[in-house]
Amino acid sequence: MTDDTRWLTARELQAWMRLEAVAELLPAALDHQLQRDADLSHYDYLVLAKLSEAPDRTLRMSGLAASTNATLPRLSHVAARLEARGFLTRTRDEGDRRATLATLTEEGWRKVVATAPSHVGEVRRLVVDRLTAEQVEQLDAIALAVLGALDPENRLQAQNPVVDPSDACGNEAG
Amino acid sequence: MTDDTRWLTARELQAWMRLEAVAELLPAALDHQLQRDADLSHYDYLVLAKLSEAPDRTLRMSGLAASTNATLPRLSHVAARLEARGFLTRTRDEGDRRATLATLTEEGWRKVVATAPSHVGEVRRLVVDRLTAEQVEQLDAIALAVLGALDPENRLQAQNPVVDPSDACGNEAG
DNA sequence: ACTTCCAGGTTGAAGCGTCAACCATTCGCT
DNA sequence: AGCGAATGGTTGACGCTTCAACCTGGAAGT
Repeated sequence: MTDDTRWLTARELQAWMRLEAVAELLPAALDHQLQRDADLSHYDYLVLAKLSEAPDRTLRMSGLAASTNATLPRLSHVAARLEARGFLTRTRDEGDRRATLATLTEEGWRKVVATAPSHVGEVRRLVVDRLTAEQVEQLDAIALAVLGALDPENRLQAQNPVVDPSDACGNEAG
Repeated sequence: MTDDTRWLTARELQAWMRLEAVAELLPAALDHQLQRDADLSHYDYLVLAKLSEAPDRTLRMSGLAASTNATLPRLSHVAARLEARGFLTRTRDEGDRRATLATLTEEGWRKVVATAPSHVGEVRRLVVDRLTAEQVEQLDAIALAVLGALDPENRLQAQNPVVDPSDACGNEAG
């Protein structure tokens, strides 16, 4: 068995192992902070946050799944739990009756507003504040390049502008 | 409630959301490839790979857990499955009889050697080959900075040199 | 030696994600 | 109209990770 594999160079290997470590530890760290401070998983928070930015705080399940980088079954389970906790409601879309619309409740909105500051603080502490402005841009470019391979069809996220939840009390982001 | 939260700037937010997406999608992509081609999870492979690089292909469970960025219970469960499949064996350490030593079997070694090429190929396809040499170094520095926050005590990985499994057939990496 | 504490590991229950199967609705074609 | 395929979503079973509880063996103090 001849070996024509292109092995990684020492530098590539080191960078790769560190990325591997980050990809392993970062989600766990975010989960921990949110679980402790808000009884929410990182993904739960993402779902609520995306809804909070959407027009009428409403999104189709399929769109919400795409913009949170998740499969539909996963979102369906998560939405069921969040609905049971009163953070969102699901209704049939009367325009296309196959579709389900998820809407953030008032309580869900309050939850996001209350949770966002500590979450942003954690993101700063773990990532953003440890990098120079230049490194932030490098990271952006690198992540974009990798996403090109991970998400070839570009179904996922990337585009939507984001609202600052600090101007709380009833804005609509429309 | 006054708001003194330091929100992310637009550039920071974009870079963060992309990193978030990568951290979400990359592990799943690696799991898929390895599951399909070798019936191994990414973490299973990591465990076997680390053992394959160790002196005598043997490591203490606690050291193995640290070098794979995992908790001990997680490794314990994984090791039980891998042992049941014949890829490694666990024995008491006669030096410190609290400790357990995990040793890669000959079959486990063959598994790693057989699996490594396609895995490296996937790592190249998804990450390394999509970046310039400069970006690889940038990624290395960025990941190192973030790991400083994720792993303050530096218990984890980072140091060990790595052996190229292509020179297979019984080297000891010692 | 005896007690106390800590390190190393394992186990079982609980929670979450994945996959395959399934139902409902709409679209495309004739 | 009417049939078949594709889209949107939910459900249940299974596998993996986490957490807390537990057990054993070594270290430190007396």
